[in-house]
Amino acid sequence: MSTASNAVQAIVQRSPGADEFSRACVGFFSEAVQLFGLVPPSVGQIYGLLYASPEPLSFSDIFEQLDISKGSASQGLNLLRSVGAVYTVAPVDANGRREYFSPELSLRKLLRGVLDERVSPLAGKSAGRLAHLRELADGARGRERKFRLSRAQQLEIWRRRLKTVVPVLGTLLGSRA
Amino acid sequence: MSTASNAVQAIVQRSPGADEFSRACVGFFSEAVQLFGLVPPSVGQIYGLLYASPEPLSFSDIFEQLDISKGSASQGLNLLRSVGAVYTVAPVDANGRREYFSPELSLRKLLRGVLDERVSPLAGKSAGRLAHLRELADGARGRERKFRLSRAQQLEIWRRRLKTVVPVLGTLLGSRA
DNA sequence: TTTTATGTTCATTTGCTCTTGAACTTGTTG
DNA sequence: CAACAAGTTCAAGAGCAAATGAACATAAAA
Repeated sequence: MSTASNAVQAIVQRSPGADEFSRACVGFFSEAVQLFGLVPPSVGQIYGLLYASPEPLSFSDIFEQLDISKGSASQGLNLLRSVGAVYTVAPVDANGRREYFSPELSLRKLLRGVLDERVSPLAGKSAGRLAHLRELADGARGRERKFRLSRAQQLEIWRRRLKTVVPVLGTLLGSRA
Repeated sequence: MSTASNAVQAIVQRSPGADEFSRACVGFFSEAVQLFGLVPPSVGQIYGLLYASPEPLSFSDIFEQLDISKGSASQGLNLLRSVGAVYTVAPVDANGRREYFSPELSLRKLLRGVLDERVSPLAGKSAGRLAHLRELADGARGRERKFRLSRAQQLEIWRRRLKTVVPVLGTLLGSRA
């Protein structure tokens, strides 16, 4: 069984250094995601493995080649899918109920997914906190009140600027550059 | 002793809710830095406390009011200074060798500091890794070589775009917006 | 110089996130 | 249907970064 796995191993065998290349990609993306800290390293590894493969890979390809647990692979793939960083090909295969996975290659889509699913929710929360801060500031009197309101207002300005910039980012990184 | 501490406590006493306001700022910045994951939460707390204070605070003000260890306070302040997020006022006071700290309020400077000190170094490292990837790609032959080179090249394009965008960020978030 | 106040360093501990692995669900084959 | 294969869930453990605190520096006061 395990046709996909066999197919991949065949490729690995007929193209020398394929595993080094894969390993390099896996390491690269593993570290890359760690820098941002929004997702666990194993998620980066999975994406890296898919990125290095000319063909889509199956679930078992992934956890076998990366030597991680099925649990990690499952969770990691779900996360990647939820963010649109990975899509599935051939929903159901001839044998078993296997799906095959490919990496999203559009930087714009990758960023969009991460921003929408991970960053935006937090942005909403921060809006609430800033409102609370403003209330607290408003509770004071005199010089102190003035000072606190100015600080609270500045934070809101920062937030607005960041909010404005995020969509621009998407455009800048999109296609042309 | 501890004039600064007394001064601050006096302020706290004569302006009701000052500690709530401070706590809110401390919490806000603590979480904010956690989102990016580049610096420990205690660093955010310190910045938050300074941000909430109308007057500069001393070293002992900081670790006492935040109820963190001297070690954390020392390391956190050094980090903040190295990034330009905090500056010192009145290098040496009348009593002891106390320094007082104030927060940098310019968003542009804050971002510049973090980008220069924390992000740029990593960018250099990634350039090296991508070069290595390209070599590995070059080692293959035929279709496989072509595939790998295309992937390696795309990563370099991404990197270049990101590198281009970072300075733009500084401008967009700087003063006007 | 001795003592006291202020700040730093770093080995240890704490706390938290990621990973694991085994039990469970769901679907497939004989 | 039974037996198996594929994938998910989640409690428990491992690994790691952050915080601690005590020993160590350094400078002012006595």
